[in-house]
Amino acid sequence: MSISISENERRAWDRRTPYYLRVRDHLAGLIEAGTLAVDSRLPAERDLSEAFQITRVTAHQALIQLEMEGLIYRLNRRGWFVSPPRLRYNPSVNVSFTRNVTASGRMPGTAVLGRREVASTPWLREKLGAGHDDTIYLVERVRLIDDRPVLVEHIHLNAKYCPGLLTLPLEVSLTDILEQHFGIQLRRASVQLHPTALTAAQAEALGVSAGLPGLKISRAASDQNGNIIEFDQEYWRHDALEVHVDVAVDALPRHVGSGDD
Amino acid sequence: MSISISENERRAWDRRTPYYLRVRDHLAGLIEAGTLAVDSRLPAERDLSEAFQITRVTAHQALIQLEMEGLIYRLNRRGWFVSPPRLRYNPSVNVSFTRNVTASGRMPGTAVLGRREVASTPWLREKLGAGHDDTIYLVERVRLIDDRPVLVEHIHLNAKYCPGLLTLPLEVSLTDILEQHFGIQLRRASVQLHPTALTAAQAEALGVSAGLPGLKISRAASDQNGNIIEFDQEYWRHDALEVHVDVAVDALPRHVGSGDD
DNA sequence: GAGTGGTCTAGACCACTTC
DNA sequence: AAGTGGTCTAGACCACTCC
Repeated sequence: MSISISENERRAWDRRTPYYLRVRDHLAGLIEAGTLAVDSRLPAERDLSEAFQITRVTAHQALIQLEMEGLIYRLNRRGWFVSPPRLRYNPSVNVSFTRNVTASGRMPGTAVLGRREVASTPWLREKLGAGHDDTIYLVERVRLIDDRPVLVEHIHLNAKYCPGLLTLPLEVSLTDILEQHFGIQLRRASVQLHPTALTAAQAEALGVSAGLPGLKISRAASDQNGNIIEFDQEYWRHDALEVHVDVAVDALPRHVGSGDD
Repeated sequence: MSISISENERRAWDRRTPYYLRVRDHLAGLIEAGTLAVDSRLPAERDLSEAFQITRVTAHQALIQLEMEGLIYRLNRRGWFVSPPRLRYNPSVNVSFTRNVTASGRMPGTAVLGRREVASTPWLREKLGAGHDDTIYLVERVRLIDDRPVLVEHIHLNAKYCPGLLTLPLEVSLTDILEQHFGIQLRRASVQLHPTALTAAQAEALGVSAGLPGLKISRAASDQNGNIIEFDQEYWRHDALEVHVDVAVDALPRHVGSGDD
């Protein structure tokens, strides 16, 4: 793999620009120009360090930077690759991951990691609005786009509303299962999200190394009767999605002149 | 600063646990236990490397890890500090940053970086639903919580609906200004967000180093007449907020048995 | 077996902050 | 002047993947 640095780039680099940012800029340029296609491999760290006359540590730092920006991803000890575009995700429309991915012209996948009954905790009972004696199901799955794992999810369900669910095939639509077997239609959801770092367990499920940036999305969904059916915790690759949501701004009483925005 | 590693910790560490994760675990424990209070400084990198018998590079890597998890933040060449809790932010309720921060028992702040008319671009006209001849205002501000910058925002407004806005004091509530001076009530918003890395300019405005993780939030807000008034782009510190939103799930026609969720 | 990234050492100089 | 993080060098060994 040959790497060439253009004169334009050399001129753009301030003498005080850290080397790792120069490498970053060079690679970002190749990616934006399409010279490096989606999912194609970047030059090896040792090649980059030779081309830029820097050490591998510095080349590695440049790649970390690009990873944080969501431009590239890595496959453990196989190399660095150009990230595909983000999936648009609207929690009030895209109840179905699979349908959303398909509509984007890409290939969805699901792997079930586990299914079992779990002991309820005060925290879990509060999230599900469940009683002390309610049975709680837990379904753990990984979702993929074009064979690349993008999120791991832990779905807690109140067994009261879907008895026997764990015996059904869970590689398919949970929403469909709830509707067809139990007459449940999800109507409202309370969604929370924040940036985080992936733990070792989550990273392993996604086939990446621990500590990478991620986005945690929690969602409590209730049905047409106002019962909370499921509480879902999703850990997304930070570079895999773009959240869209339309909201009505509540017309709250305002203290005129309270001096803020 | 003395650093001591407990026997429990030593036992918990697998022989193959990387050193930088051991340091991470140790510090995370101190933070969660409250031994290290919010906004207090961590031991210097050189002290950590001595205490753990590792090099500074490895100690630095542990701190980077904690930063990505949102547990700590850094002040340029001054040290590493324990992060305060995240601000809860609900785009359909918290139209006011200041009011939201105040309600959380913390102190909000605003600094105006710039205010000017800007040339419209096709992209901007589309976002604002504006015509070729519409004048566009740009307001750039930094918002602070307890004197710590947490976001930088670029607000584009269609001057047609708020002529002369730039001559008003902009350190206060834009929402209030729109309502009191122009009779505008924001009623709907279209919100997009995704994890990103902060650019050099954004990082400088937030007083942090470039390339740190961040969350980009874009919002187009329209008034009681359905006119798009403003298009806002916010770049948040990734550790500063937690987004909450309640959504109604659209009852879309479903293809029964289409095999997804 | 060759190639790749994962991790680490033992230093170094620099820019900036604090005193 | 002393202390801090920011960046970098020139190596090294390891675990894993690919062929």
